Amino acid sequence: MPVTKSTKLKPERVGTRSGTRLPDRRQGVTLADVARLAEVSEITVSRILRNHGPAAPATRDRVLAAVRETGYVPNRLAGGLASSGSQLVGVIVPSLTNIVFPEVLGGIRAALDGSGFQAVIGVSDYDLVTEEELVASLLAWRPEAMVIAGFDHTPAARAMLEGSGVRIAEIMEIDSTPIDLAVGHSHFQAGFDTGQYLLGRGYRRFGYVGHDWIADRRARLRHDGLVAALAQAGLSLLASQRIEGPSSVAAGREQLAALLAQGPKLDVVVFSNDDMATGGVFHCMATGLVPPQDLALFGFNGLDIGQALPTPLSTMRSNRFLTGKTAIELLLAQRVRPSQPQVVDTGYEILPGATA
Amino acid sequence: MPVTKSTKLKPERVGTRSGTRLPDRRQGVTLADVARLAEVSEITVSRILRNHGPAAPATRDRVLAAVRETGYVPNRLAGGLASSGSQLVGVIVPSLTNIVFPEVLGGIRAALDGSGFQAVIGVSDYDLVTEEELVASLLAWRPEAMVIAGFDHTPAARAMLEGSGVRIAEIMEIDSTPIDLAVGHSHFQAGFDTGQYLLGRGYRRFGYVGHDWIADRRARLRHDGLVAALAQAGLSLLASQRIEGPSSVAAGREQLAALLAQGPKLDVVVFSNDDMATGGVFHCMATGLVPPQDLALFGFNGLDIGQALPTPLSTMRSNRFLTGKTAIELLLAQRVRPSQPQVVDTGYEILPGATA
DNA sequence: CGCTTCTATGTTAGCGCTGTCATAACGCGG
DNA sequence: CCGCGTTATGACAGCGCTAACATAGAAGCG
Repeated sequence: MPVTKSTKLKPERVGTRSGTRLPDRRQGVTLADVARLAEVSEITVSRILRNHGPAAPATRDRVLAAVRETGYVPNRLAGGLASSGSQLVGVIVPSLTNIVFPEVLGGIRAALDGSGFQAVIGVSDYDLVTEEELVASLLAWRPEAMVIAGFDHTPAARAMLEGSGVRIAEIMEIDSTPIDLAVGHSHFQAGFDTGQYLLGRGYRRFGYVGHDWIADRRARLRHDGLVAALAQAGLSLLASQRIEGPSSVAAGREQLAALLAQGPKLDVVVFSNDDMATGGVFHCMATGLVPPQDLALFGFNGLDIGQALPTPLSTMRSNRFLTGKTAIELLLAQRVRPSQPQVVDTGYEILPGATA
Repeated sequence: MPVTKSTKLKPERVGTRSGTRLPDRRQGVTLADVARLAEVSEITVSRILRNHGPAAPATRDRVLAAVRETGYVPNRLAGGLASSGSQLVGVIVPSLTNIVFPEVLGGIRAALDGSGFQAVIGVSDYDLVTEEELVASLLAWRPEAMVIAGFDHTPAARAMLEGSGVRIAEIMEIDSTPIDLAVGHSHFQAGFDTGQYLLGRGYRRFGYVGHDWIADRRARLRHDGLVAALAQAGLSLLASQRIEGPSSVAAGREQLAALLAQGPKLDVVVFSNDDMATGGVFHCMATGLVPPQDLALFGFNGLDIGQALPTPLSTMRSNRFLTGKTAIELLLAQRVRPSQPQVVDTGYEILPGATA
């Protein structure tokens, strides 16, 4: 009878029921297979592959040859489980089609490069419930750190993040107190500075074109900052126009047309971001308005597209790449949460451009 | 004595060496903790959480309450290892800053939505060696399927992909034979069709503005298709200009200027994509050229920005979202590789626009 | 030459979960 | 009231890997 005894490791592989799991197991090569071929123990193979602990050159060569011969690919599920360290960083952003988020991811990747860590990206679509699901789902991979855009989370999501014990960076804004670490800049202040800058340039008759405030809370903060700067000078917005959907060049174009149709004579229009402002520039081009003489335009973000326009867009450049990079660097440098939440300002700068 | 029985499972936890691993283990709640609190076995909790197998309503409630109370988050590393199924799909794209890739990812996410699967994204930066590393790294997570942009891989990467046994979709192009599945459209044909379309509109004096062919092989295929169409009509490109770097609006603007400075009188310029073509439109605006009368411009991709221009860009629209979505749907519908590689054409269409 | 100190490798015991095979309890028809 | 099919639950044995603790041999040293 082939019902031997099922002892030690896995003699049944062939014994009990002629390869019980072989048919469906496409997995194939494991550490044990490599070890057998190289005639060493599994742990030796493991150590050599991770450059961990000493190893005789001869053994190392034998093992590496066996790895190559078998086409062994380590199983990180097993590795992570055994070492309780997944080498994973969870990242949650609201969108990938708004170019600022891929840019942040670029910074994250740059900082992760060579660290052995891998980013797992979740996209929330500006939806807090989706975000909560993503938090749960990413936490289930036992990441070593987590990066999430913004401060707005459902109570459940916040509880999970806090309770997870992993380091958390909330990025893109610093206008609230973070759970652990915030990296970004103040959108309120950016809006305020925009107002002051434009007032300094002599503009007095302000209009505003924006997009969805519920989803994009940061756009709203910039608006509020702008309004505050105007109020301080005894002024207010003469006209304002906002769509419910996401920002886009087409929306900016339409909304500026709608804003101008409202009537009040304006000398400057501030847009919620560069996409919208670029649309505004297009509207001016199509209708023969020449910025900044006929109408000044101001954006936010410092996107390439705005700078490549025939008349470069006047805007504020934020440091998306730096934000992502800094967040990861700080997270990995200190693996336990500090007692006090930390805030890092990656700043912004005015790009004068030629539209305001 | 509170040392009741706690036996069976892991009595040494407290016995042998007073919590050997407890201090450093921030992990916290495990299935066992939930099971203990709900007074059932671990497997029962596991089954209930996965809706797998029968469960008495009372037990289910007790378990769910315990989960809530403890804040339990399942460990997918352990789950994946035990069930040899990670519920992961690996995705490798060359870039995130070129908007077409986030759009593909959007399709992938849409198809994955509700399936319980999660995408792990790698970005190769148009570098095949980086891509190879990503293949190894993603395969180590034992994904159930893999999506990768393009057909160009190092031999090692190809071997890993083939040997892994998982289903592979090579997306964005269909001009070569895939390992398993290809989803996208023919870039050569798109270029050819562009040529035919423009010839049909009466253009005869063609110029070309492009970007990095080594990294972006698909742009080159479109160029080759265009040249083939011209050759068939006894024509050829009168002038051509190309940068080594990635495409951008600014680059398109500069390169069109350089192209026109070359001398030959042109009546149409074909660009490697819409970013470049938008830059071309900007150059015309800045220099007073009015498309299409003074110079016709043609792009590729059908991006929003091109359509929002004062004169909408004439271009070809490809279906990035559909490509991503289709790839995942086909991959998940059939979990074993078909004997024959399969090719799915997601097509493209001409957007007449107003610049050609 | 006995003893410490490396260096190279192995043994053992899980990591936290799930597949598989029991087992218990409950109808229910004959 | 026996046997049988359900339904609900549990025991057990790993998944593939690695931390922690041996162990064995080779130096190093007074």
